[in-house]
Amino acid sequence: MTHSISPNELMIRRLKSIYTLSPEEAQAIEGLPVQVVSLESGQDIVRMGERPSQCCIVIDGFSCVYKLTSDGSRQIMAIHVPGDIPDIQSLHLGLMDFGLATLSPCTIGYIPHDELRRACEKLPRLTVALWRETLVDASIYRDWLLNIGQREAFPRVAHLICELMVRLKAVGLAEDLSFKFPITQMNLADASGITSVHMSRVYAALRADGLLEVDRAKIVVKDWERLKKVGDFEPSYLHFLNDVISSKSL
Amino acid sequence: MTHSISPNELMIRRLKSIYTLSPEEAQAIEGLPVQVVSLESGQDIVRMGERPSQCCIVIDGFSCVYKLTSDGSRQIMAIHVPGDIPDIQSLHLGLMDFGLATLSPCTIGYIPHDELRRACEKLPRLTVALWRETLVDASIYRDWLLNIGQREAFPRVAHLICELMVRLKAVGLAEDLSFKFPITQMNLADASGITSVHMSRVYAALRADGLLEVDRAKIVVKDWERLKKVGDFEPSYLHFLNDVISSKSL
DNA sequence: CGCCGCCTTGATCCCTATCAACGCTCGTGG
DNA sequence: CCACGAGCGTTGATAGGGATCAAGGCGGCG
Repeated sequence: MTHSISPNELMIRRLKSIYTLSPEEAQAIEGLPVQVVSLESGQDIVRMGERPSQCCIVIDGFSCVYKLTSDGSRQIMAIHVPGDIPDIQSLHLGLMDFGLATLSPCTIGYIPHDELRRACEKLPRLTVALWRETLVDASIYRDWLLNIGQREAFPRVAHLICELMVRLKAVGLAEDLSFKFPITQMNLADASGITSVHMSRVYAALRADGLLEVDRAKIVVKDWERLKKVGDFEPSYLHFLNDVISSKSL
Repeated sequence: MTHSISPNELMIRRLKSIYTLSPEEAQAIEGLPVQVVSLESGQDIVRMGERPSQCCIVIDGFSCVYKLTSDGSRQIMAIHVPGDIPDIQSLHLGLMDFGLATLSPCTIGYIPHDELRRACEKLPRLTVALWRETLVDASIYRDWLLNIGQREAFPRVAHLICELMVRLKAVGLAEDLSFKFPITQMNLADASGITSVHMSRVYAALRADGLLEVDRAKIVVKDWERLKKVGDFEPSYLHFLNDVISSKSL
């Protein structure tokens, strides 16, 4: 279903959800060349330490930002949904200080840095749009820090699912209170800072509490209000413009 | 000692450590009006939910970014050293999604948003410098996520102290292997995602291991190489330009 | 059909939180 | 000048959340 619109259109929608774009700016994005690639689950998109010459945009599927400790444990620090542009930062911080990987089969678009720079020079407000996008990313990192640093596993996972729900709703990938989510519990565990064994138990508890239904590929939220409450979730940190959320009845 | 240079000069130095500024750009910063204020320890600089019309720069002392859960526990998600500009993001994300507070007596400078915007419009590379600054902040958030999500308390605290050491060295506020650090263990605990009781124990262990000496106002690193190793510390995520660190013999 | 990855469940252990008490330092006031 | 209290750091005892170890179930795929 996401395939039905072009990567450029997807990028425009994404930026519009957090910034008001003028028609010319949208047109400039429309004109960007995007190279589209399909990747399987569990593959690296960009590796830590690289110096990419292009940015990527998630067209379909779920990807993530991650880092490893020297003893090999992995922390996932962001999960991307279609429309996200995970490594705009590489435009200005050449060195990748994190890895980018797929969590499910993905379609990824690549946009050359110099094309983006050219567009930004011509239309300075585009710079601000992209900057703002990176600022929202940072805001999400902050929220994850609070989540992982201060909440126990149960509310922590609830919070994560709330965030995914809202962000997917914003790009039209959640119907009612459910969304496709073909991601292993091991990956979710790495995103939550717990082990996969414990992730399984937390999931079981969320199910037993009547908050969620989960099958291998989909999450159904059974009680959104209560999930928000136990997850201590308050979406202002996502910095969506005015009506992106409220109009979707969350 | 930091008082001997102007806030503007401090800001220029800071930006130069991560970006090459031209003389005109430096001059533009030199011309920015800065209102200087003194604050005591433990005070809010900007509160979550506000919409500030100015950015601030830390001139002296230590401040932090923090958020609270609904049950009142606090996560500190960044510690600022003199020269840092903690809320550039408010230029483009009007709403503060975090609080900014002092961890020690501080001198803070305020720069009006519109002055900054005007300077950026005149000299577009300033925009990039400031953007880059926010990208480095985000990189530090990522590293803290790894630290808090995946490392135990002992290496976690070691890592935090390594980071402070390097960043203070970069602004000339660490001599040899020691630096002034008049911050309570409770604050450090909130930054590490542990309790203050456990912080005290971790500190004791670091001392017993011969890694640190700590008195009420100062940290002395006794074995830098081993501290780095224990803390699994690798400073590339700070994105300092080439020689800022190496030339300081760390 | 059989292997492999993923999820589940149980048992045990350990790191860290919690509860509690005490000492120290410093600022305040009698 | 000393008493006193408040905030901070330290230390001990106990409790609990989550890690670890281990085994079994299940479904997908070669």
